[in-house]
Amino acid sequence: MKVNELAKRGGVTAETVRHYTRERLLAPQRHPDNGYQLYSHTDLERLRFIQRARKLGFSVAEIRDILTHADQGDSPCPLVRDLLATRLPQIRARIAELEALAERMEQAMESWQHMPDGSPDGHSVCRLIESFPEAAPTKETL
Amino acid sequence: MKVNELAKRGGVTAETVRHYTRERLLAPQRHPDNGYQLYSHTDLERLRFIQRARKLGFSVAEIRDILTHADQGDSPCPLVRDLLATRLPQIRARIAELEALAERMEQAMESWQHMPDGSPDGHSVCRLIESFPEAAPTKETL
DNA sequence: CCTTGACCTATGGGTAACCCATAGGTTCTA
DNA sequence: TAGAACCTATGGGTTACCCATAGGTCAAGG
Repeated sequence: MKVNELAKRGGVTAETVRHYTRERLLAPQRHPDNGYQLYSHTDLERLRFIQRARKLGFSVAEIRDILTHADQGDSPCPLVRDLLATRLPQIRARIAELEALAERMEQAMESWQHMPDGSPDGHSVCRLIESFPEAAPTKETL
Repeated sequence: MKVNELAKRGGVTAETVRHYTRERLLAPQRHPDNGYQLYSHTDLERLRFIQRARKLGFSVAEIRDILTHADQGDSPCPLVRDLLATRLPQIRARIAELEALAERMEQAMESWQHMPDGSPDGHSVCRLIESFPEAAPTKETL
């Protein structure tokens, strides 16, 4: 089948299929006459596997590693367990960061309820924002 | 002052200062002889303003808009209120997404406790991942 | 005076997972 | 047989920086 058919069956866009192909997660054959990418039923299974793995938070690069292991006959399962155990605390940390951000935003909106819109002068751009504490040296990746 | 001095005083790297300069959030003068970027005390105040705004979740592009308004004498405050009110629900949605992800990951790790590591065959890559439900057509940006 | 080291510049590439535009070849259908 | 619908590869955009490179500038010490 061609790109669009695989994409529809897998529930993704053709661009996504091309992306996975470029990243060597899928290895279609070439139609000898016109150079079209030809995907097999196995590719569809792989695509569905990729979808499941993505939904569990694996990156495309990680999934490539998993598939490579499997293609070589090695069990990717220990790798899979490791990756997930490593990623989960990172996700938790990210959630905590975003919750702290949301709290700062809510505090800001609340305290701004009773502040007027000022005009900028030489030393003030926006008193709303300037009313907030200086950034501490804590690293905060948005 | 030169890049590194401004960076140290603002608590960021020189690369970050250069980045803000390229993005026109800062507009240093040029030393006529050697072409070095020369930052003023006002630039330091702007840098500190940028830090505060970043910590409230504003993007660099949004901060540029805010600064541009202020530079033209217009009050950026209504814009600031708007941007924050728009961004907050997006952050909340992102948190909910990540919490759902974390829950899926935890469920996976738990149910995998009692599953052996299998070897891949022609139709299975990793039963751990395949034991999980097919991706529903819900859009999930990691 | 000259070297050495610390600093500055601009350019371009990398990050993650795609999306989109372009230009040009192919296949299907009326 | 023409036009629609599909395919290809290439390159640029997204976000907020970080890093490597090559080369110019400057202050201090031998």
